[in-house]
Amino acid sequence: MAFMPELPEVQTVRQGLNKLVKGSKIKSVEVLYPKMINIPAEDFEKKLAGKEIIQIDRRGKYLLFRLSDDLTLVSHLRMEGKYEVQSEGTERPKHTNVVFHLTDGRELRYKDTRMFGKMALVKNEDVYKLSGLNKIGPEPTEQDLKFDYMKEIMHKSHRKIKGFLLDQSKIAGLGNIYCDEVLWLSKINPEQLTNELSDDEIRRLRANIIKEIAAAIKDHGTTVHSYSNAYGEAGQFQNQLHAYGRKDEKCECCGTTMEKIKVAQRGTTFCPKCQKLHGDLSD
DNA sequence: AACGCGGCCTGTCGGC
DNA sequence: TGCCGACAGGCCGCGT
Repeated sequence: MAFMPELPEVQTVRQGLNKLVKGSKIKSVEVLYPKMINIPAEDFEKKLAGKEIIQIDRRGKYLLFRLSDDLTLVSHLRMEGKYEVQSEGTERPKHTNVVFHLTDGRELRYKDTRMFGKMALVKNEDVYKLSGLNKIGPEPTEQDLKFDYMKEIMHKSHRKIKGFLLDQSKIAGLGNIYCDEVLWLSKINPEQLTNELSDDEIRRLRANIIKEIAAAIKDHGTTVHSYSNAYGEAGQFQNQLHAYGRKDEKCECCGTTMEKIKVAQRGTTFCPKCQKLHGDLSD
């Protein structure tokens, strides 16, 4: 399975980066793929030289490298973006897009097979003006994702629930994998219209989102120690997926063959028996 | 204004 | 065998 970073994976990468490069100083930067940067490559390289990496934060699926002089490097891994730290001079993998040379002789590399990832260097005060972050929804946690909020925005949305859950402006951090998982856990059909969900279904969905994301973060967290210098690899959580990637397999709940359809332009796996549309009374 | 959809990317895989 | 289209998918930007 390919590495597809959703919130738990990004959190794991963040933890790894904090262990490896928090407090390090950037000597120089090489941009090998200028398209992924929000400003001209030479400005990017010039502004980053000499900066200290104070810490790495996360918001939704975005990594926020907090730097000295009130700068933040915002990094989105998209599909397959990975970070690794190696000694300077060691062989670089194919598709290395950006190299941060550190003053201690190591280098932090960003590599991305799909070339989809994005980086933006901005002042701290401008982070939440960036496209995407300017309208990002609450984190999927007990404290931030309130039932009343969910009920209110879901009541106003007429799209299919799968599309709603993928929308980062409604709830931050869910991607295709965890959407299929929480819908299966909640026994909700991915094509059910969002405003048609009952209070009980909203309650179940909320509880499963919070529980699932927390469990995935915990699982990835436990594998962190097995990595010495690369934090882009997936953890163990793929072993706990019930819906995603299980097309044509038996539903773990009822034994029915799982089906794959397209919803909101995304591959969507679900159980046609456990996850019926409202009003579908067939077996 | 909310929402759908094409485009961005490259590696992999199935079909002929 | 080799080619080639379909597919994978997060998010931006545009059109309705």
